[in-house]
Amino acid sequence: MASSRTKSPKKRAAELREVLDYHLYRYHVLDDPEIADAEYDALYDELVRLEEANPELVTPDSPTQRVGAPPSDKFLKVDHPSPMGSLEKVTTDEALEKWHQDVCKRLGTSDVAYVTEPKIDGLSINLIYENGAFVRGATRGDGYRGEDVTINLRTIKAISMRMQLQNGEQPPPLLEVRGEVYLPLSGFNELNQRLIAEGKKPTPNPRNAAAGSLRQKDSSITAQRPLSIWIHGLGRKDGLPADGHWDSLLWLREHGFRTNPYAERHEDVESVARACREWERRRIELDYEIDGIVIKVDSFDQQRRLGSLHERPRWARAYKWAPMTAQTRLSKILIRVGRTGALNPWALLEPVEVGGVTVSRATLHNEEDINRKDIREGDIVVVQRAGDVIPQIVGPAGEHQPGTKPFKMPKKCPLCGVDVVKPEGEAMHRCPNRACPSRGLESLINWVQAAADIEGVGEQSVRRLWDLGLVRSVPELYRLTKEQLMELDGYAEISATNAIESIQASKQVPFNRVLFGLNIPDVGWVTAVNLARHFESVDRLRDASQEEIEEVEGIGPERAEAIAEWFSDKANRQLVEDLRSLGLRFEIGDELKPVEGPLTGHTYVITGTLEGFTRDEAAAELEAKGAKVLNSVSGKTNGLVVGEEPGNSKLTKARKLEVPLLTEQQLFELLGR
DNA sequence: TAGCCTCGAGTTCA
DNA sequence: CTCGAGGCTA
Repeated sequence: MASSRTKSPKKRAAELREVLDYHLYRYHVLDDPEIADAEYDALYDELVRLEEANPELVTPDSPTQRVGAPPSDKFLKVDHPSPMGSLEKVTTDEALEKWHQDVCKRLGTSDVAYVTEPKIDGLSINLIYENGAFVRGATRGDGYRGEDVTINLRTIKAISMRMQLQNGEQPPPLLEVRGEVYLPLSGFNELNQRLIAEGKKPTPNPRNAAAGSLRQKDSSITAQRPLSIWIHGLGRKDGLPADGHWDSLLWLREHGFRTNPYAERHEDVESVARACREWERRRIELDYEIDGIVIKVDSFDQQRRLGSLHERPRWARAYKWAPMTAQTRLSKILIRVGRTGALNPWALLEPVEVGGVTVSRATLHNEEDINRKDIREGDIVVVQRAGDVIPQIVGPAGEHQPGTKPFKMPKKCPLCGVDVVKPEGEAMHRCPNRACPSRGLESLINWVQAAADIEGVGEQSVRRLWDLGLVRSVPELYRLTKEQLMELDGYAEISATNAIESIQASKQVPFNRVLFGLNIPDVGWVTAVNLARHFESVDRLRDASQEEIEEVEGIGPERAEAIAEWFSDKANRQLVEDLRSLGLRFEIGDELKPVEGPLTGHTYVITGTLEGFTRDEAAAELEAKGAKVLNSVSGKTNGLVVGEEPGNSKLTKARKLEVPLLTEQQLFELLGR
């Protein structure tokens, strides 16, 4: 290297290309860089300068050519050297077993090994390497002819421009490798955020986004999209030092091709079935969408003997499960008024399978969000359940249906008819009517399932009690009799007795939970605890001035004003008195005394499922030692306790902020057990 | 005054 | 879990 100045520019350029290619391979294919980004940049800049000074040295496979080329008119159609088959699919374990039986019968042996790997929901691509250099890449097309998208493929850093060759190894004259180009979910989300910010329509799913990116006429646009690729096989297999698919994957990886790390070899079909089930559960862990598992007979010899039918190999199957995104009709946008008076639009959908569950409704947040995504009543929309369990509506699938109109929030509250308000600068519409039936009902539901957490009385029961006029407020709930409850379907002697008992028992819930259940604006779990500790009784809180309330931790002028205002309302004061005379607790008890312990001043976050105890129990034990347990990771977090199937966002944030990760074992030690 | 931290609120399905 | 917004701090 030190002698670079003495070398001819031509030799140095070739050397730089090779070194840069190698480091791109380390970074993008092996995910194991050898040099720092800055070092890479320095080498890259050197090559750029060299090529600028000597334009004749620029080769099409140079790393500098990955930034995209000027727009071209059209993609040429090209023939694939060998046809790209398609996969027969199976959707059940029974069909998988049946296929296995067929394979065994045809081969005359039950000694068959399989290779599985995630089936990426992307675009099938054929890459041609001549004498070790990438020369052309094309889409699958009809399997025989596809579109030449070489210039766009060059922008994808995970595609090697030249093979990695061992010392003295001769590259094959022609090599055809197959892969799936995809857009990572993180890149997809970023792209959509950008499109929305630019006032454009977001793309409905990562696959469409990847297809659109790859078919850009202007490859410099493609270069800005973080496309990647998984290589999963070869066109022709002759002349390679591998006699099975598994070995060929290892060979490919060694030679510079990015193969999927989750490929697995199985000795029997039961193990294959297990892998399919496991990945259906685990697929949300991946940063790309998969819609199944590809299963291949490992041995090339067995593959050859099995052959194909209509370009569909008998030696491979796609095990497909229900997709994570689906399209369905949005029949109606309905409004639910929350316990604070906020109007929440939600979508009534024609039921559709998404990721294994049937979805029939989804929240739409607010008017602005609906119109930004351009969602309309009557449209066919894309529904997804990515990463998280809760379904979201991504946007319309293609064009709007005829006769649909942009969504408008109603001018009047759908429940009480009072004019809706939307404060300047806020996202939510609100019903200002304190007596609006929705608020009473929703806060009653909140009392039953969150504040007092009453067993045996759920949301449905509360709604029916409300409709019958039996319970219209929390005090009325405590006056409910067994006989009244039995008027409801679903309550017989025993269940009614139990329900009444747990209602009465809930009078003992601590002061902070009562405060939370009162529905004071801006008072949630944490603020309720802080208020309870600071004032110790409802009387002192009620009589406190705004300034006095501001002294409480986490409360500033806005919240203090809202709280003081709530207590100045006559009806609210009456509610407190009613509940007090019913026997609810309005004074602090021992359980709220702040704990001093070895962990005082430390904060922890828990993610995933723990084995030894539930998350609540773990949190309680930590708090008993003086620690705080929060719900989101920040720079101040002392540790993230990681259980089984942890939440991805917490984990990545913790890694980024270098927050220590704790195993359950380490948590045990922390608790001194 | 910006940016981090934390809290509140609403949410789906089996 | 995610978003929005208030509170706090450098």
